[in-house]
Amino acid sequence: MEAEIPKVYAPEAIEPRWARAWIEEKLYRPADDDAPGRPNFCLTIPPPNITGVLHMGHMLEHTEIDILMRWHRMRGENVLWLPGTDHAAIATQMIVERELGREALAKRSGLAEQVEDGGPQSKAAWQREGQRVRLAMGREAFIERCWKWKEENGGTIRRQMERLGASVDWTRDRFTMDAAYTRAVVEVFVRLYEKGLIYRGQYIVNWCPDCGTAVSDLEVIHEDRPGHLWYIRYPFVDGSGYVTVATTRPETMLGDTAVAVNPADERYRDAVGRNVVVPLVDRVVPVIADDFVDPKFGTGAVKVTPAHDPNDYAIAERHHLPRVTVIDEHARMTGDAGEAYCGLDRFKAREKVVHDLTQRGLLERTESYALSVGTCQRSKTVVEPLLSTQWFLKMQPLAEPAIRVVEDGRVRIVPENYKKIYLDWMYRIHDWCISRQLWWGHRIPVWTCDSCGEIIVARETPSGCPKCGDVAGASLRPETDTLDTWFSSGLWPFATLGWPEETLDLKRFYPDDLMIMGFDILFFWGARMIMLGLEFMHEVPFRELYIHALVRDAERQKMSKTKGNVLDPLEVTEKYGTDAVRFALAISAAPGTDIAFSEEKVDSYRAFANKIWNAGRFILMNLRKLPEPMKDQLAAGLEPAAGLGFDAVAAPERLALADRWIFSRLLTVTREMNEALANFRFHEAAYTIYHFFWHEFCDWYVEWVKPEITKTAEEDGPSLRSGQALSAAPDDKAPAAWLNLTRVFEAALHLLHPFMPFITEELWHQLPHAERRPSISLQSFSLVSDRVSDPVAEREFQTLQELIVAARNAKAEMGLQTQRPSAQVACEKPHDLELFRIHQETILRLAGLEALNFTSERPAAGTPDLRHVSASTDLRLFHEAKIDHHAERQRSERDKEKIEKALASAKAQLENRAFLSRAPRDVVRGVEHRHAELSEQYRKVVEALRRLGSGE
RNA sequence: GGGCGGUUAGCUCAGUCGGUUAGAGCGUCUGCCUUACAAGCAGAAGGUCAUCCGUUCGAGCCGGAUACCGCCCACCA
Repeated sequence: MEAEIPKVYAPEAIEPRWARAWIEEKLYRPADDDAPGRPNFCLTIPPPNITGVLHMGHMLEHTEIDILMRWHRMRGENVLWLPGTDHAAIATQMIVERELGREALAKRSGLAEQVEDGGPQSKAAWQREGQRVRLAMGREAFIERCWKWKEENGGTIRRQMERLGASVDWTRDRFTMDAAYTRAVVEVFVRLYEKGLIYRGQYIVNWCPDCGTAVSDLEVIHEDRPGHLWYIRYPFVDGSGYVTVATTRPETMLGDTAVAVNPADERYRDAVGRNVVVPLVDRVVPVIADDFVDPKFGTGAVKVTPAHDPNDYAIAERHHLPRVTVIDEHARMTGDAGEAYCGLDRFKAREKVVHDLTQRGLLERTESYALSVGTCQRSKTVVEPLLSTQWFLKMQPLAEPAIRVVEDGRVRIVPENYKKIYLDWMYRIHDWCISRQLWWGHRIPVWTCDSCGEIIVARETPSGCPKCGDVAGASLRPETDTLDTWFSSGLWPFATLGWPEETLDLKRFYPDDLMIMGFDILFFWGARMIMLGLEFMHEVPFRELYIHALVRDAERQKMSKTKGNVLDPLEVTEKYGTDAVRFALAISAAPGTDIAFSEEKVDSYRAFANKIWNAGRFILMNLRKLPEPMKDQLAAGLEPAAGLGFDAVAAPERLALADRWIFSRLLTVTREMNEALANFRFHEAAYTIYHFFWHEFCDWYVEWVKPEITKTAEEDGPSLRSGQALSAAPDDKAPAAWLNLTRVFEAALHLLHPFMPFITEELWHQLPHAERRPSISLQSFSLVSDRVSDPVAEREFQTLQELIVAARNAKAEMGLQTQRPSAQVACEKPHDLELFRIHQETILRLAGLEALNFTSERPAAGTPDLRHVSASTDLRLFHEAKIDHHAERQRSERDKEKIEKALASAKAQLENRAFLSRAPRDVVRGVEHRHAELSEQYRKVVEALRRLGSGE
């Protein structure tokens, strides 16, 4: 006797085992060669950062991808889901620096390894210290340290993905700093440079003083913060009054080289061309006229600080103004800011400037003002616009083809509203600052010759300067900057497949059929992949781009550490099982709508997993009792190769009604799921199978066939070979009820598998298969053929369901739930009446009735305890319990009201000539039918009320 | 300053082509430990589809306006 199957599903006992097995068997490595009629389907993972810990967003993304990958695989496609990680330049460098700083501080303070985490302040201190340590240890050692960190911590993501059951091909795991990948990055840089698309220049860039690097526009997050507008007087040199300017950043005035007004502004007509003195630094600067200035804002006069504001920089260009840098890369004031301010932090300097101006009587007034400040995405520090020499990529020429492919649908973006957002951004694209003053990352492949100043861009370290002939290469100074992380990830779809080599993988799997990402990286990554894919592969990087939703908490708040509302996927997974979490995410994932996620939700889908488990338990426990020959027959019946499958259903008369019904429903469900998944409607597909499995398969089908199943299992071998259960079997040997139940169950497991891979794999393996096959995930998604469609069976089964539900209902309403009353079915339709007769036993059992009698004559309206079942059918319960006239009357009153309302609206429609002439015929017929039915119901309820009223 | 989205049951959300009586999960209430499952089963209650106007024979759905909430983009000091 085998061990008892546990009553409660315990995912922790099953999931890790399968996760391991899938990897060990390299189950998700695609076939090495192409077969005719078997398309390849490829998706390259959005590479998580090595610093990342999997959060709910990843879990959603990976769940959605995995569902689709498994679905495609089960539809017979050769699927490659290529995994990998991103080196995450800034993030990794910051973490390693912080670690170094913490160690150093611990050592210095003599506390050995123990420096307490005192919150953000200590983190900032560690960071600063770490930067010092980094500079002291040097580039090589620091990078080595980063690699070490990656070796030790970079595996987190992989472990989490394994736990999730992500069906990736780990044999193709990639990292953006792999040697081969780095070659691709260098190749791309060199080619873009040679094409004239990469240039170096001095411009105002977003500078993060904490990260010590320039960042791109996209990495700056604008926030509205309360601030002030200070009105400052700039006296004319000749002492004849002053011009008042308004500014939100008074400290930058130390770098002013002009005051600008609008040329059309009458107020300043005379001022233009005269000179004013910049207070505190006593610099003499001109008043100039420029269209940029909005006369309606502030005083209509604006201070011009070319080195610290992009607009002012542009003005300075137009007017040939000098640029004075007063803030350095550490956000401290420079010597040019004047002795009094030199070395001060920019915010301290602001206070002092305001103070000093007040003392000199030059601060006219101060207003409250909400200003938008740019902060660094990574460090949250206020970004400083700084004049700096950086490398840029020209975007216009790359953007044009990338616009075209989205406009013409060669890249289909779903949901479609993101298409417009993408295009709007692309139309207004700016050049991209691709250089970073970081050490961890791809070093820009450029050398400068100190002898002649020549700039050499090359794939390999040059041996000498080609211009001045410095053969030894001694005077060649390598570029110290590295590339923006997103530059390298922009090559992801082709670099991971071996580009620039013409590999077989590249040929077979580029472009991706699908890409899935969050909206937050559409521009960072999605747009750049499209541009670079087109540039280097002359083909889009992916044909479809699905933008998934954001996972929020139960109150629809963004999950964030500071709010403390973060749900750790691993924790939730441990608690409820991976399948439950996956299903909870999938059934919540309606395209374009953020997901309100909570443990409660997961809990309810854990219940679903338990339900599946117990359905399996029921089947498997009974199955064990079957005699061996029958098990073999069953196994043969489940074997698709046996030529049975569901095509055996070709002779519907050999199936019971319930079988025909469930097969037909199964077909509909399969079709609906295919349709939903093809359109990323995960919630719909998940709900469809959920409802089918629980409320059709379990609640109706299993309950319906239960006696045959348990009876067959309990009886002995020979007697199994007789009776109805056997004769309907396709091969006249295996009991049909068993075969069909097992088949439907198996088919349902297949449909569930993309959503709940673990429990389905486990149960599927326990079914009696004749041949050993490695995994349900390599089986067909759909086992049903189109031939099982059976509208007649669906209609008949529904008729039976209606009667059973009506009987249960009546029992509950009459307080007879604990009893088994007898009942009479009155039905005008001979066909239905016959149906009821045939299934009498089942009706009695499922409705909880003692006996049934049948009549074709409808009872008089108003007969007590009469229940309306359908237009043609009524039901009467016979019972001893006293009728609660009051309750009955109340119920009837409620019914009457409802019917009256519906009747009135149907009547109004039918009296509306416009409706009759313009509405489609079947709609009109529907209303007519409904009207007739309602009238009949109305008559009955009125009669019932009359009787109840007088019967007391 | 532009652009986008949302408002449906106590809560969280579905609702594709405009068509009969607007659905689900959770929660609530009633009755059941019925030999797969109490993480279950059988029932019930609960809605002016934010508001107004329009289009239409017919509107939760289409158009317009309003209110509230949210998001994205943008170099207005």
